Amino acid sequence: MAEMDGTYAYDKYAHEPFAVTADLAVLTILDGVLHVLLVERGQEPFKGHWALPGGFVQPDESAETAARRELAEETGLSDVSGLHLEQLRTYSEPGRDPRMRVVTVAFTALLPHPPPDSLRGDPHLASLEPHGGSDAAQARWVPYDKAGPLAFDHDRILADAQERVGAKLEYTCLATAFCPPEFTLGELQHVYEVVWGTALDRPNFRRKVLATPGFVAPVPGAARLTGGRGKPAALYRAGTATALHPPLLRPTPEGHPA
Amino acid sequence: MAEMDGTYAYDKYAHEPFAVTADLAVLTILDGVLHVLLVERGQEPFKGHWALPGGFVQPDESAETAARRELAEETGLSDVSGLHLEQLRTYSEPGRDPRMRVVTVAFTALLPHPPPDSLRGDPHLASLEPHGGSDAAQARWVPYDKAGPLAFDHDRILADAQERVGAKLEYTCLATAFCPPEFTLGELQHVYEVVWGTALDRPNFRRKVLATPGFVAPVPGAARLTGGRGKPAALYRAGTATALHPPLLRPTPEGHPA
DNA sequence: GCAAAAGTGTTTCGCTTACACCCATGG
DNA sequence: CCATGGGTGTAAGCGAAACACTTTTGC
Repeated sequence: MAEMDGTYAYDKYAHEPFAVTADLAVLTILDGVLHVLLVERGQEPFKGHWALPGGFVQPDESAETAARRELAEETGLSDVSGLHLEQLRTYSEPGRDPRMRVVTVAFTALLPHPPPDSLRGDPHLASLEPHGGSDAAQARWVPYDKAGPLAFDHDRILADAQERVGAKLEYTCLATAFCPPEFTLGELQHVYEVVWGTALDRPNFRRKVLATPGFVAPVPGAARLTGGRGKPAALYRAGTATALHPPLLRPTPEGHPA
Repeated sequence: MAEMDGTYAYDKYAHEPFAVTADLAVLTILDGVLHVLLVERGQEPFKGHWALPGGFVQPDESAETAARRELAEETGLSDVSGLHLEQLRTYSEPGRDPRMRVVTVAFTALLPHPPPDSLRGDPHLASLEPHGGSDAAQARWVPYDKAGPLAFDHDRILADAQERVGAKLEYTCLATAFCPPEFTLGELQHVYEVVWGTALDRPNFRRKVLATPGFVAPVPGAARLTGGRGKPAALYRAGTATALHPPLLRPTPEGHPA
């Protein structure tokens, strides 16, 4: 493909066009288990298969904006502006989509326990309008372990998302994104245990969190009963800090050999 | 944009087309200073400005493949298959490129000291063939501190790359990618010091590296004089490990308050 | 009173840090 | 013999892991 004249760079149709989509791995914790938001595809290809929600990036928006818009549309959440949304990576292998060349910018989003009027149980599809690329028949929270196999290369995207979130818990304050505005330290610890799949020592976890300035801020006087029984737990809000120094390393499955 | 018939999804020209490029932040250490590979743009927009190397992703290749191809073309390196190339993130804001809608998948690459026949001094442009999007007038290694301001949003991409590499040194064995096949521990330590901008304690660095299985492997009997003077240093190769447990945390500028 | 969950204290151990010291080489 | 860089040793101290223990609630 040799150089042409000065108008070369302006010929928008010189190449096979690329479509760009923003797909989302939306994670939450439901009944103590990590869940992911999936949609059932309503048309070919992969009709009837489950997939990550997402859709085409429109000409006037960034991939981030598109992801946030898709998330708002497909979950019916009213305030999607404040939640944590992070770019995961971009998947660009030819042949990902049998229809045409699709480059997908994948994002992860972390939700606290979904509100009662959310997707839980019967899908909340009233606000799920069809739009370019979004051909979902229904949307549902699915336990992470039972999520495969998904359409396209979404299994890989989902696995990458889980790995990324697990790693981010170690050195960021991200875990509070899984929690409601006010939460107990037990709930926060539960986030770590669910995502990492390991049990943590409660006293040490407490100390670590409280010793990190800006991780959590106490809500004076407030308390909540968590399991029906037991001592009411003090409530905290997410702090202002974003990094976690020193990091909260997940226990190594194998101790490093001496 | 309402749903159309079944052929809707197959209409490749229904939307404004997106162009997808792969841009590279190629870092190396030259004369003890972090350098980045830049090209001078040969045409508008930003003609005469410096920019990160990169170019359009072709229809039959992934962004990763395109990045590797661009790197091989623009640096003249023969064996580009083995070096570390990592996806940084994707930049998709509208208006990034005044010509058309361009989505850029950015990568970072780490090179050991470039070979003498490389770009150092006079640019090695013999193998720099023009191709779609690559309109470089010349290519050059530029000290990281003197790299701005660049064309498009490349200042931001470069800053993101530096931040990512610095963070990755903490918990991966990535530093060896900056080193030649055989290197001394002093050279490896120098990588950390240059990227982080801090001095490290040599004995402690040694212990840390050698205590991490798979980080480096000794080359039996080999030694090299580094500065002309001093004891010849033992040589090592990069090990097989990729992660660094426990991490090698960079010293915090401010000690966390008691 | 008992179970369950929150919260506190304490001991031990390992790693990091900081620094002193020896080795090998060129000028 | 001195400057320079490589390499070893070691004592102090911080922080994390492990676990015993107290507190507060519902049943």
